[in-house]
Amino acid sequence: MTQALEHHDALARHAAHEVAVGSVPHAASADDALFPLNAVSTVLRFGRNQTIFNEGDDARYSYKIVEGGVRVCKVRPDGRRQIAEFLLPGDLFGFEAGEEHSLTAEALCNVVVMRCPRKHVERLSEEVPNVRRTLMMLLRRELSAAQDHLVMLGRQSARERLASFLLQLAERTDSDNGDTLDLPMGRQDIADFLGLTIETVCRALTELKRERVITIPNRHQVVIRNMDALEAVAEGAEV
Amino acid sequence: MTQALEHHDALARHAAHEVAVGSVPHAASADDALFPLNAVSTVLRFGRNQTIFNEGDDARYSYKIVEGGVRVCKVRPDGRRQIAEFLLPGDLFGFEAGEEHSLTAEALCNVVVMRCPRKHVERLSEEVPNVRRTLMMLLRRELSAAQDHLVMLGRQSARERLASFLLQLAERTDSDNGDTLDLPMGRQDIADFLGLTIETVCRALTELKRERVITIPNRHQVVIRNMDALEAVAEGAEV
DNA sequence: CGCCCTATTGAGATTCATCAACTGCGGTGG
DNA sequence: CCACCGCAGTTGATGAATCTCAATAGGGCG
Repeated sequence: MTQALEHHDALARHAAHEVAVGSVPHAASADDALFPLNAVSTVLRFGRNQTIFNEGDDARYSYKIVEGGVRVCKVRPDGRRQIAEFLLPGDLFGFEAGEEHSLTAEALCNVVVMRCPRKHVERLSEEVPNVRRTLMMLLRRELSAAQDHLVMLGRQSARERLASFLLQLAERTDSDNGDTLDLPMGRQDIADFLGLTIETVCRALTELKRERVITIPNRHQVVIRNMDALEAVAEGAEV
Repeated sequence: MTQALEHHDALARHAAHEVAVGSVPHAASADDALFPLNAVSTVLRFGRNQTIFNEGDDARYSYKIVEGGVRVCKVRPDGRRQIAEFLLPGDLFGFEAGEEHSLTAEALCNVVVMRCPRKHVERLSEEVPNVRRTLMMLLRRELSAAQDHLVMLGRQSARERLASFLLQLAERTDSDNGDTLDLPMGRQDIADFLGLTIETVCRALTELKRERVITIPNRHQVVIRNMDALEAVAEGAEV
């Protein structure tokens, strides 16, 4: 099965389960405090490239990813796109909004999310100090991630950005797979995250492969063969 | 009065005054709710390039700028620097931190700040719903600004970045001066904010000057002569 | 079985960085 | 008061990194 299909099948298979037990795999620590929201949440599915919400939309809901992946991005009038973040199972999004969403959210592949009305979030936040703290923490993490992203875009080379990206992904991923990373996103998505062109992403990947730092079993997986080398590349080691 | 001399001297001269009256010129709307903090704040002065706090420091205080300017940035082990934000009079910073500051804050020029212990911020935040909302809003704004910055670094050319930067400054500045912008930061700071080199910043400035979009009376001021053209450049108009 | 979409590879153009020289202002000392 | 000094900024020449345009390859689905 193909990626799209595989991804989705995995989804389909696990989704019911996850939802049933009401827990999430790479549980964010945020989950515990926000658990009561599950009771007022709806499970929704989106297909590849489907829009979950647009920049400027009323922020009526917040979301948690159960299975699959989502990109949140800005698109300029002329079509140039910058992805701010990739969201994976367990991640929350749409909690940080004010009146309107400041970003567009789209499905990277088939996705299962839990959607919860923001008024519930807000009420819970008013009533339960611990929820407040959790939401604050969530926001702080987003901000901190954005700051790291700024350094990447402003001051790292293409090679370094790609290495950093893979390492980031590795940190967020279950260690179950050894050092195999699943990439729910396409090359163009990676390019739009890293502020590069798709060709440059390909070339950087090929280069790392040639140097035996990674292998690429298929277009939706990357295996890290030499973690130290990859870290060295991310930190700017010459050649 | 003039500017560079102006900048520092103006600072020195005005600082006492501002502090004395205990009010801030371009008051952020956030100020009202947080006003009680002024009572527990200390006035501090920092000289050009002095560090206010470092990334990783315990976040014991939050700050408000009274006069001058501050940069908050990340510095990589090899010295590459990315400025996340410039802070101007009225701006708050150090409110967004968790246990530690995630960024380094340094004075752009002589600066006067009010410093307030975070435990007071936190207590007030627990007790007064309006303060909570204000702090949330502050965080959301920072996040949104960071997201816009990401688009700039990832998807705009040098020219476009510089134009966007000037427009950003123009929006934040009192309209008192007409279209004259004060730049408390040096060229290298601008470069580190835009993810460029100092030379590229200079060249882009010179180019805009040659095209009569701006004038540069001195190194700490820029006058916008043709706002429409500047906006067009920022949006990516061809040459 | 073949088409379509995505990814990869190649060649050339462009932008930006680097290295280097020079300028000008503001401060300092004679 | 003038001359010099030093830093910050500007300009120029060159090269490297990345983008653009174009052709090719591969895999999954109809």
